[in-house]
Amino acid sequence: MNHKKRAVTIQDVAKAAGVSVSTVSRVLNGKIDVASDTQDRILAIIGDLGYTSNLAARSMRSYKKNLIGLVVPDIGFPYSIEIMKGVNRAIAESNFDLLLYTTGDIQKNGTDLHEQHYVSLLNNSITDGVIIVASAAAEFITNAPIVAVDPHVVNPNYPSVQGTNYHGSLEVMEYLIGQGHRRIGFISGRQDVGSAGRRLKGYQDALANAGIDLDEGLITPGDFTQKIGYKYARQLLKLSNPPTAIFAANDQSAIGVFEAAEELGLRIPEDLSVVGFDNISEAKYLGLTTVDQFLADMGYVAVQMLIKLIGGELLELETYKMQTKLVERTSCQKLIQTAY
Amino acid sequence: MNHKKRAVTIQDVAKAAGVSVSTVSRVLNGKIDVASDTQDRILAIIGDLGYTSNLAARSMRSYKKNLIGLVVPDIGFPYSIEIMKGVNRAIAESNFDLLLYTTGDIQKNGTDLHEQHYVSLLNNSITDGVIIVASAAAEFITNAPIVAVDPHVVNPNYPSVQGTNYHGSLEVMEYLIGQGHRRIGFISGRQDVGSAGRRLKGYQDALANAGIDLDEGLITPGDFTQKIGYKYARQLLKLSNPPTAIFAANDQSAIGVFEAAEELGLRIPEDLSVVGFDNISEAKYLGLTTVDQFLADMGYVAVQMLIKLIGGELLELETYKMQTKLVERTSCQKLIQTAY
DNA sequence: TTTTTTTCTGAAAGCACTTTCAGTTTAGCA
DNA sequence: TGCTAAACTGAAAGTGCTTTCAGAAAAAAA
Repeated sequence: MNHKKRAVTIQDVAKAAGVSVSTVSRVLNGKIDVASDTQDRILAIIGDLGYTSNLAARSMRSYKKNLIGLVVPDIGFPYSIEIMKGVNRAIAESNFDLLLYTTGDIQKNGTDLHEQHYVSLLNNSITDGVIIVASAAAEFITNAPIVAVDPHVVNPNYPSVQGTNYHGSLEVMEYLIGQGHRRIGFISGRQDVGSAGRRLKGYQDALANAGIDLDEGLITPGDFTQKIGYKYARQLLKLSNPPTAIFAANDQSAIGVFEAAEELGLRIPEDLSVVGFDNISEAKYLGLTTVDQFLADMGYVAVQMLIKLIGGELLELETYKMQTKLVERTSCQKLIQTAY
Repeated sequence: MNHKKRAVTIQDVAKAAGVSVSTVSRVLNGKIDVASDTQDRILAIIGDLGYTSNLAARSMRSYKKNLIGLVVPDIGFPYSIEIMKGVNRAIAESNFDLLLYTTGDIQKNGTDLHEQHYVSLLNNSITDGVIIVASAAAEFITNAPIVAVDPHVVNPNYPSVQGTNYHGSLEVMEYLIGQGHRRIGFISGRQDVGSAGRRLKGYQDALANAGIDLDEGLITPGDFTQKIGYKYARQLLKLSNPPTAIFAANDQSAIGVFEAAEELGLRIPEDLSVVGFDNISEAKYLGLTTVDQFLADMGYVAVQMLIKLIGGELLELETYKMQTKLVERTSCQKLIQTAY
């Protein structure tokens, strides 16, 4: 009852066609040396029987699987979705198929071990290579190539596509400072994530460059979620001397800032300027000024790099730097000098 | 050079531990009858060697794979993304992993054949069951269970989760008519998609119920994309006697309507009321009144149904009807009677 | 101590396929 | 017609694993 009909195998096809398995396999793989009429006959029978080759068995024998693995922490995040869009586009243009792997529970267990596990699981089995998003590991043991998108470590042991996080953060701060803001709040990203650290560094350095004293009280923790963004935005805005602008480490936190501002009756940008990071699709609708990381393009490039590696080619660049760009919308405003 | 190191296999582990492969396999699968110290020793060696079992080889022998396949037309669509979110949540709560399959090229080739192909590919190989989104086929040949989300056919041969498209459409129309709208434009969905047809039927029937003559000129084709929504919205709005409201078959088309309205200098809702369908995340930001299909919940429920089937249980309901709900936002307004 | 039971282990078959190797036809050419 | 090359096909080995079967060692019972 449990496994209903047995799947139709290559043997069934062979028997029906009156040839040997090897012959069927040959027409399946487009190999030479099989008479065109036998070929047609076999193809017809395959159609009739509705045969599909067993992925498992096939990948066991042959090295070429035409399958790329994608390991993503959580497909629900806008961040992941953006990257997936780019990956999808590159896949569509290639002759590879996509195998997305997720356990959906990064929150629960530390990622590191699992990443390694999934990468080997896929690469040692059914994929020709894998793309890993936001990986924490500095090294991977795998016998097929991998490419990382936005890894936590700056100089990983594997090829990667990275955004210019430090630069982007610097640019945001120069923009804000240029608008006259002096008290700028910063809502951090997840501590264990490399890019979050680089954005914080950019914040600090820009302040120093402009000769503004760093007020530690304006830097809050964070974890890239809207909820926590909201929480710390409230905290910042309730300060006796609140910031005139808030720079959130990503767009989702920035959305949390919007929420807190609205609740406290503050208008954006009149009473508070807000900047995010990532440029997820929601940002456009909110008029959120943010830094475009070109996440989709990062996914796209990663697939192209991986396909090269699978083909045995060498990469010109081991780490591809995707240039960030400040996207000005309506969430920021020149600071009107108030009398002190 | 191409396949660097050979992956570490169960044999390597066995050799290192000085036992036979079968023993290693037994500890791997948590079977009884292996001395606890041998067990510990083997486990340690597995850790040292970084062994991961070969998915392909494993799924060839055993029926239980703890893997669920998800076949999605295009992961870039907000529609797909919503469903994926729900699937992801259900997966996280289960002890299954997700294998997302997409070729990314539904546009190019008719979907039907490919769907069948992917479903068998997955189900005859590495997955315990698959969920297929927006499937066109009425029947599937597969030896593992499948569950469809929003299939094109109303009464498919397989279990499915469906929205109440007709009902939702009716509700929209009653709402619009209740606001005094008489000339209501309809931008259709893709013709080959069942739910699109049901929404159109709802549109027509609601008009008939209200005793309003159907003006065929107010019904345009469509394909669920923003671009085509824009195109036909323009066409509708340039009519000598344009509609006062437009009901788009999905939110993305509705966004196209917004675009067209803005371009023609029409304010929403003052000059034009707009309703969509789906309630994708963008809808909230646009203030788009729409019908919530609870796509994420549909994905969630589908996974739960599938897991039951995999476990050999029977379903109470072969087709789960997810009740739609009108979400009122700010894109509609009572029609102010203009003098004719 | 002998017999029975329990615990533990390994050999080998089988899963569905690809690929190598060798063998049989058929065609090409003198 | 005979000989060589090309075209075609099948048997069988091998891929990494699980599982059955049976046998050995240890523990328990007699």
